[in-house]
Amino acid sequence: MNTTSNKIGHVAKALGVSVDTLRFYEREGLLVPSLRSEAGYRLYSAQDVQRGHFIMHAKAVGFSLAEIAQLLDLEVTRDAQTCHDVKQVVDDKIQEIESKILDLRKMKQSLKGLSDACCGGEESAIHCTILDTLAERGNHA
Amino acid sequence: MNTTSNKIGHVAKALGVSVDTLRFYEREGLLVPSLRSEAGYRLYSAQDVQRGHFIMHAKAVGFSLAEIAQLLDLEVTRDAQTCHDVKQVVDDKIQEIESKILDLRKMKQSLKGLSDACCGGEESAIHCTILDTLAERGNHA
DNA sequence: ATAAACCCTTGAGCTACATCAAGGGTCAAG
DNA sequence: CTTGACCCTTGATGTAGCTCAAGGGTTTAT
Repeated sequence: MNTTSNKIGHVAKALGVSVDTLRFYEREGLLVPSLRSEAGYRLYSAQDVQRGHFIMHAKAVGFSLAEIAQLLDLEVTRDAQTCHDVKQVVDDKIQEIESKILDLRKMKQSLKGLSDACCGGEESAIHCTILDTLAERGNHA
Repeated sequence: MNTTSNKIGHVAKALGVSVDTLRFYEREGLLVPSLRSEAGYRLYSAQDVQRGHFIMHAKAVGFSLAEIAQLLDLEVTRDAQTCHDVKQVVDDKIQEIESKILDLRKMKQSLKGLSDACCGGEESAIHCTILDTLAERGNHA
């Protein structure tokens, strides 16, 4: 048993996903364990697990698996592109992220305005300020 | 032709989605035009369009249609819940949003580190710093 | 040495979110 | 008064991202 290798169940737990999901990611070429045991068990290296963490992070912030693959593939396809191309991909992602952050901030402000105006008490919501505000503003963002 | 009403094609363009999508949202109860013309055409009021914008915004930042419906439904189910309940839903969403923003910021920092280290030139990416950095760090976030 | 807890593969099924196709009305311009 | 751009409905299909079931090996603890 290689001390630097982890079986699928262990990795799944570490990443907070199911083993099915990991096998699915392998089929998709997103996270292919770098080793197999004699018996054919998937063995994930520490690097594989790192890659897994990257994937989970990217997923959590709304990147599709295809987009994540695009980022991860940069490494593989290195000599097929120029530095400029590579930097472009990364910079585009940064732009995307920034615009997502802006959207979230707007959204948060909007919700915060609602929350702050509400008493939060135990009475029926018939006169709830949040609901009144939503109605009045036509549910806008 | 009511000056305050818009037909589906117009609204679709304004929201940046297809008419099919709008009809789908109607089936899902997410955005039901408040009027129909004699001929059965959907007529969206300014308020409907506002609601549409809210939906698009929420979608853009990663809320599912079900979650969006939950927010929008607050208005409808008012007397079924207390102020506290209502405020809770909103505050939960705010929490979610904040954690998404944090994730995005981490992601952005990580990518920015990569981008800043790259020359961005026209040479082959074989020696690209971004790729080197990715490899070295095991593609982490 | 056997049962529980793992692991494997193949392939079907599921949810969310659309998207398209068929067949057919409506309306404004020329 | 017809042509082209709209609109309608019903219902099938598609894509992403899993999830499960069947049938069967492997490892480990007792």
